[in-house]
Amino acid sequence: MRPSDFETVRALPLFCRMEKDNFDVLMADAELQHFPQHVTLIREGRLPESFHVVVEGAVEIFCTHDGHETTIDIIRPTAAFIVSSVLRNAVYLSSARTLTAARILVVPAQRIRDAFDSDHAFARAIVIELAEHYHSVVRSLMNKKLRTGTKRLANWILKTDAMQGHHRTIELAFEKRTLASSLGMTPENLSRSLARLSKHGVRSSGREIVIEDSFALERFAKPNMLIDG
Amino acid sequence: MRPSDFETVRALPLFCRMEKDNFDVLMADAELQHFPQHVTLIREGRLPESFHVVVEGAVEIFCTHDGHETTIDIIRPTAAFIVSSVLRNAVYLSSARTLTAARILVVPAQRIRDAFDSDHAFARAIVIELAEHYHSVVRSLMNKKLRTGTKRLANWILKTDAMQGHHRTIELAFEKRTLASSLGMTPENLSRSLARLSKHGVRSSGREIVIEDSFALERFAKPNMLIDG
DNA sequence: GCCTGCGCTTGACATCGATCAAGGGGGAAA
DNA sequence: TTTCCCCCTTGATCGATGTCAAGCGCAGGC
Repeated sequence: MRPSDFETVRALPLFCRMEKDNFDVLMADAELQHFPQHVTLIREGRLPESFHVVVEGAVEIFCTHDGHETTIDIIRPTAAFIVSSVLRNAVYLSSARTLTAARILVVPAQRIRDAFDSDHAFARAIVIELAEHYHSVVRSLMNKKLRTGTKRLANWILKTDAMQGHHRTIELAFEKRTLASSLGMTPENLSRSLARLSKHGVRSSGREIVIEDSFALERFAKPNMLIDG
Repeated sequence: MRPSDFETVRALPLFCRMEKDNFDVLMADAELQHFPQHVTLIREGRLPESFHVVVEGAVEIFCTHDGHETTIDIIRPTAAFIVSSVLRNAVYLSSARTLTAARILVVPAQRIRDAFDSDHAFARAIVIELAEHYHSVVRSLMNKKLRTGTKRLANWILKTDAMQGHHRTIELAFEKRTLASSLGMTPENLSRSLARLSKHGVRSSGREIVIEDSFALERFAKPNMLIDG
């Protein structure tokens, strides 16, 4: 790894509190790799060989069953995936692919388990990372079980706008079909849902979504802190 | 805590590899409590005060939104809940109540975080516990997003029968409405789904479900290791 | 500038699932 | 034993969602 990459990685929340010696051992065989869009990094059913951290770009966690595919999560900087399989040394439940060009830290799996055992600050960081992913999936499950597709979309718009600084304009970073899959609907129904939201203060064209009346949108969406974070 | 309870708890997978001194400190203010059926133990939105482990009985993790309620998970011995909120010291996303009479270990939350810091074997056990819960929720999400209600029920029957030793007879331990909520459907649709499964080798009456033709049931259910475990 | 491909949109239809309403049946209490 | 209550079942209906098919429109290549 190049010295500048080494410093970049060292500064990540996952690693910044580690002891220097432990960090050096952990990174001995690590690489900070560039990947183009739409590259599959992990295949479900395989045993983990590496631990991955998204440093730049976006990665989609997805799984397939009986001819269908669905998105479980979208990982953005800085977060690891799929921590739980690496720690348990159990097969991946899901696959992963880049949604955009991405820079990803790849560390041999055994080194991660060793570092968990030898470095307490790292163990704490890992458990926090895992707990956050757990919360994220529980929220997705609540969202899917308690809301219709259109309400999930409405809340996704509110949440994404808030994360991007309340500009009331969202530019989709990836294809709409991926958003549909992530929200648990078909691309056709995403289109129809977006059209329906025009009655609740949302206008959209192409990959741009504009919130024209955030009160109306909130009144319809009924956001819930426990689901939407 | 009574000496016999102390020994019971000490033998649990979560604690059995801890150092004795750390275990004694952890248990200083812990209690092994009996609860009747239908007692709420945790309310969503609150900050965790205690860490809970189900030693006997069953506990339902559920959440509510906009007048609806859904089951997120059902916890059986021996498993903890809801680990992630305790570790992060963040508000609970979901509530918990006993489904049956239950014996539950209750430990002050701060003691758990201290033990995580001071005892490495405990930290490992906690992270494995958390990783297993993560897998469980990911599986529920895949199940909900990729299957219809009737298929979820069919696979639940296969999985539950396998867990209980392939007797081809399942006795429901709790109300059908809870099963429905856990499978993400209404009680009405659970009834209709069960009726529909009579064409695929399942007979049921009251709380008893009998698999009469497991080949037919599997052919319909299309079980998937990655979803059903 | 035109053609082409692919993602998106729209419509029609079928299926899935929720809701409301009514009725049956088993267990608990008097 | 009888009554009552609550859960479960069943039917009718409506809304939500998936599927199939056709058409639109923008971007990239010629």
